[in-house]
Amino acid sequence: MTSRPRPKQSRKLPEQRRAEILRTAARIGLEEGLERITLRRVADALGVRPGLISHYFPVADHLLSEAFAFAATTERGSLLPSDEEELPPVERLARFLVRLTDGDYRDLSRLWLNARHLSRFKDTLREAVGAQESQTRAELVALVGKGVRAGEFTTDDEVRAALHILITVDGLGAYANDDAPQEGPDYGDAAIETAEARLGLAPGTLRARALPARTAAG
Amino acid sequence: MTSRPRPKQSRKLPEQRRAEILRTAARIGLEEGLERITLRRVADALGVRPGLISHYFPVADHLLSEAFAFAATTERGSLLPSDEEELPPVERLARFLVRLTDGDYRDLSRLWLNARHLSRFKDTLREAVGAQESQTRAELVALVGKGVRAGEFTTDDEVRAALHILITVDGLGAYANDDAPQEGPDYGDAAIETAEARLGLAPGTLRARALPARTAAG
DNA sequence: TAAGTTGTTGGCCATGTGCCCAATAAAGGC
DNA sequence: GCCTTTATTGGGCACATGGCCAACAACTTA
Repeated sequence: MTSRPRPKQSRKLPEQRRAEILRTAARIGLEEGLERITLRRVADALGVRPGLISHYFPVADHLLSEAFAFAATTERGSLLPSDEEELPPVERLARFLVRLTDGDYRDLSRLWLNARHLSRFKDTLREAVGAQESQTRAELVALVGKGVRAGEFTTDDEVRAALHILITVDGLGAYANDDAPQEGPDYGDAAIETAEARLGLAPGTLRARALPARTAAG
Repeated sequence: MTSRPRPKQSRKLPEQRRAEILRTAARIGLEEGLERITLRRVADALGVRPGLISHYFPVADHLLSEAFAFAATTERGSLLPSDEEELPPVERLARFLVRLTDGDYRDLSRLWLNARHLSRFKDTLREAVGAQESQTRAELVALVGKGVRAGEFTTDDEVRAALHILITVDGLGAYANDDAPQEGPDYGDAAIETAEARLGLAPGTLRARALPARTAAG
């Protein structure tokens, strides 16, 4: 009856193991919070010993910041995918904002809230947050600029318009941990409306353009 | 040589001691972060033993949430004082937003960021955050409504306008822990501009009205 | 002045954290 | 085949946290 369910040690290639650790830590940070990314928690999730995590990330804070960067990058890619289809900027922006508003991105908002607060105490995380913010800003500024040049958006200041949209997104994200209020109006569409106002779009445009127009072909 | 610098015990009235603890905890939370509100940290600041803090707050999380509520209420009072002078709503709103933008309220933004994140894990804090949010919203909605009735503001939806201003404020607050960027534009006036746009005020009105008009009187 | 109430202390325990180090075992080079 | 490298383990240390509890002492009351 000597069942040998698993070998005592399963040795893996360093890069593979490191990536595995990073992926797991990112998931934990996203789902349970960045402060739950501990050596023991990550090790448990992978079925290894805590010392192994230390072996790949001698400084625990580095694992934390790298895991945040990984999670943020992945989620941003899901929210604002690369423009391979050459979609019209309105449509890309519409999908971005409508997904963020309606979709299941509460974990992402929580992650950003988490990271922005925790970066108060952890320097490397603060750098990672800054880098991710720069990246997001750059992508949105580029998108707005493209839309302006395409004649789809109208604004006197592309950068400020993009920043204003992001400020609204981050403002809504601040409430990600709130209990759902039984009374009182929510204003979940604030980012969408801000975008329409700042980019010279008619109210309702973004929601209408969020889904591919299949009415004719359907 | 028997110097008796301090009595071993300085017994205080319960309410007085409790208020002292709360005030100290609020200051620590505001300056150092809510997670620094520990039994030992508060006890050290007061020169007493940790057990005494437990005596007044048997559940440490209750001290945390009460300290946050205390700090948030105090700071809100400083930022948006009660309307004893019967100031015009434009002026009250102007002072509120300009103080928040220019003044030394970074600690306050950090506190809110801190509380909103930490409320993910701590139920009583989440309730306190919700209550403080309701209070702030109610006061701003009232202010906007007063301004509309006074003919100073123009909006089709007072509540949404107020909420939009707060969302912008909270969005800017999300960056409270960021390093000051050497390059790139900041958009610190976003809340002021949002308010002017949503309330039908000419750009620049709020900054102009923030200070008492002393030009005539010299 | 004596007794009682309770604010306050000192100490301990269980838990969780990052980090360090020697021992072990799996993989690759010769 | 052996030998070297290193991925992985197991154990431990120092520190911080919240909470519990008995003893002490300041103040009130009789």
